[in-house]
Amino acid sequence: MTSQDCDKKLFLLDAYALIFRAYYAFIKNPRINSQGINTSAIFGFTNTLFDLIKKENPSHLAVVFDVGETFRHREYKEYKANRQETPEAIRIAVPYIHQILEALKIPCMSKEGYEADDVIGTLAKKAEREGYTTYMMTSDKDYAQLVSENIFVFKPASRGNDIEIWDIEAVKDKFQVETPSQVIDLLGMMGDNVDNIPGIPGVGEKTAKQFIKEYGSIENLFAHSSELKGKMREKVEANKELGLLSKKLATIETNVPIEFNYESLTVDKPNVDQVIKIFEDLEFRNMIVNFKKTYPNIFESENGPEKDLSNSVSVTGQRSLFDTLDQDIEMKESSNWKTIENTDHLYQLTETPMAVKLLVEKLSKQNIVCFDTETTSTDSMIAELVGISFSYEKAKGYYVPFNTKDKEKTQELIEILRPFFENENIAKVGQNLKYDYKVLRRYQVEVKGILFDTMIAHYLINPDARHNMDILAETELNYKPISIESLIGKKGKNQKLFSSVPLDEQKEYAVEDSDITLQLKNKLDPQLAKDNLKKLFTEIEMPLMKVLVDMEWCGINLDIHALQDMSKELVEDLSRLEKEIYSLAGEVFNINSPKQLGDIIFDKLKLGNKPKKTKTGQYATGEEVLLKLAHTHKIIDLLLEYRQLQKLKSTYVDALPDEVNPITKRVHTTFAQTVAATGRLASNNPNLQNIPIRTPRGQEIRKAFISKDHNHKIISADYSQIELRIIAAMSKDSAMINSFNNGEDFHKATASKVFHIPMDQVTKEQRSHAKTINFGIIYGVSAFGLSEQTGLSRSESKNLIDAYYAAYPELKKYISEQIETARKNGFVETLLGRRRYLPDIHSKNNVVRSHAERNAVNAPIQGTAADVIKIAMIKIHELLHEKNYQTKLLLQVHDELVFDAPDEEIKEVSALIKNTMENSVRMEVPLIVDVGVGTNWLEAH
DNA sequence: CAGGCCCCCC
DNA sequence: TTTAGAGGGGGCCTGA
Repeated sequence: MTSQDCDKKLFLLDAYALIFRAYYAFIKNPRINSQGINTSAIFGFTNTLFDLIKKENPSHLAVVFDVGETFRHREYKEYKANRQETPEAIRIAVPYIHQILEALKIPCMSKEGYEADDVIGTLAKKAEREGYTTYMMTSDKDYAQLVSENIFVFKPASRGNDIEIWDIEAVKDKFQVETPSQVIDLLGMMGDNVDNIPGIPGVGEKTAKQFIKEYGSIENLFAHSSELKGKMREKVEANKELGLLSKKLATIETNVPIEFNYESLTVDKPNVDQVIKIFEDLEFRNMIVNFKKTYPNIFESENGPEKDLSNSVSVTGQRSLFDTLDQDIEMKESSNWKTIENTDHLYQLTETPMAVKLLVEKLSKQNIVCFDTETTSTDSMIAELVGISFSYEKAKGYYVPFNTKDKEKTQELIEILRPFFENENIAKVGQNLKYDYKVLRRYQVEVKGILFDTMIAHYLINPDARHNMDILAETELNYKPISIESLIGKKGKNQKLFSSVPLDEQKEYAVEDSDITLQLKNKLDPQLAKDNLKKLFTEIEMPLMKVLVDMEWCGINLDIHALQDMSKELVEDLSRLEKEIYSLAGEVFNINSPKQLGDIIFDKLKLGNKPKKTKTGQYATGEEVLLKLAHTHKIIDLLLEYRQLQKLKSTYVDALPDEVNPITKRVHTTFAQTVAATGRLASNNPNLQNIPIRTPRGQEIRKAFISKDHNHKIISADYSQIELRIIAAMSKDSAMINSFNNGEDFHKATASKVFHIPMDQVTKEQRSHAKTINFGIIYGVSAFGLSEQTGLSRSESKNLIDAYYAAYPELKKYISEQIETARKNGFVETLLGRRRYLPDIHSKNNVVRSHAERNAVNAPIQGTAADVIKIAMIKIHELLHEKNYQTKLLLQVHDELVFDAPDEEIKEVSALIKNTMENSVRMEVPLIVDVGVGTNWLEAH
């Protein structure tokens, strides 16, 4: 489409529809900039706008905002008192978006008392009459009203880059209706799927669609409702008013008293400087690039006439139409980062042995010193030291560089530093100390003394946040440190080694890190105390860090040959499956591509009557979806098997041998102590917390984790149902506690209670259902979720949940108390006071709030379980060391500990482990630990 | 190269 | 078309 073709086109955008859409697209992972602003909505909105401009280059366009209280808002409020209110992030976003639009010279409109949809509808009709083609972006539920000859509808992309333009035929096809008015009726009937519209309670969407098709319109349906039968008739008749109101609320006003003036909706050339300034303030760095791509003409000649553009006088005049919204909302003050040049600091280079000796002397007079190692790699098992920085006073510090090529000299300097690191009386501060600890250990230096890791401190203070030093410096100290990327480049294969950076820059960067970290410590330490997190920090997390170091350091033995054999088998099986799949599909395609796979299953083979789609518009092809289709075509089983084998091969069988350390010949995972918001650990590179166990083929993989040699065995000790026991103890539910104290099969006991039958008559199926609810309770069940899981109907599931709460009344009370606590305090706590903040608990958005409410229940349980096992780990580590056992703790998998033990220790150590784990925390419910021994992990489990 | 999708674990 | 619908994680692969 060329720009000439655009002459008579008008684009109309519903601002809030776009903003909300963008906001929700990022709801699970919102974009928060360093000023703490949730920029999801602004970002998404701007992105979509740019997409539109890139694709259509519109000459005439208006972004339409809702203003004031409109008819529909009022009506709806009466129907439902707790109307959704605007999320905070959107309130913040709106003024920014206005600024952006103003800088882009894109006209805005609004009309007091009418919704954007009404304004758009009216303008569209008027434009249509004057022969213009109109493209509308409105909230989807409303557009159908406006479908007519010259009006098109376009849909924003939710995250990707594609805007779809639907023509009338396509829209009709999607709705499977003939006339626009039918579409409106249909939409009015969509009931609780459309959160603004009540619909006809009790009449399902499909049924409603059917009725309307039969009767032609909703009014007609009500007029002839006596023809309906039974329950349906009752429901339809009982809800006549609501049904009509639904339609009224869904109807768009197309007679808004507003002038239509095509010329006034002209898009001007943007004020480049102004746009860039806003993006910079918001930290939208990529958006600036996007901006330049979106307006290629303006940026073609960088030195060209674009300077004049900013002075261009042609103002669209549309701002006057927009009158009320942004006046009372002030822009958040943009903070001024101090730059390093402005900061007075004294960072000294300490190169020679003599100078380092003097430094160590100074350091030994200190009580607290912050240090940070600079290395050649982020992998502590291979990283080589490039330098170490030290700081014990604000704005002061030292940097000891090493010559990576001269090992002897490096070791010489390290020997001089050793007394400092091994001095028990000097507390050491650092960011992510586990890393430095491990690096130094490879140089035979053992860090001693009290440790303070700022990353862990911040994790305890706000577990949901990110804990990078850069971010901490910005949020806690309002200071922007030198970025590592500015020294060694963006990560990737072209990234330089830190050792290649000029010494002076190394020094500035490295010492700044120590300097800042020390300041962070001073800031975070009192916060820990204030939030009663000191104990958790000093008695659990910091000691645990050392335990983790030993675990990672030790690594685990892997039977590479077994895996290699398995890989060969898998290759054969996969290629056999591949051939069969291709022949069944009738063509060759990439089975690993969900996109291509979806097209084959749903478009070509036409399996399943209403395929689900993912956010991006592809067909969903997840395991559950495929399982439901299993009976329809042979190909499905093959695909499922293919997927399973492919996963095992790529993630485990082929990947694990690559992770074997060439020197130790063992696999060294890394435990992340600060990523899981609940307090759990996470494992990566490789992840040894998700080694298969369910399927026979998966078990073969677990079998490849073997003991050190034939004089050693693997010991696996796992807590039995720890989370259920914890929820029993924390809720103090007497029925639950009794059940555990009596050593009953808890799931069976639950089944007996909810189905009201004696224990010995519980069937397997009933026990399994009970088990599902038991876990559901931990995660926060809904009847919907339970019915999906169990295959029971939704009402059966609901009854089951009710019966469950009746059986465990105190548990029910506990759940509501947790939610109440979260509302009142803003956070919930584990047994040991580990916090999780849940600001969304106050959200007016159902989805968001419910999520927070489930977290209010789940976080303390999952977190307490994490606390318990962490204590056990520390104690066991201590005891093993004390009694000089050679048994090593290797892995932690949330409720399981895995050890490598010499044969002669197994008996004693097994007892020690069991005993320590079971008694690490005293509760009203016994903690039970099962211990297993074997030559490999599978056998031990 | 990042994010979507999927699947592995507790 | 329009979601999501039980918590917490990590990793592979495609597609731009």
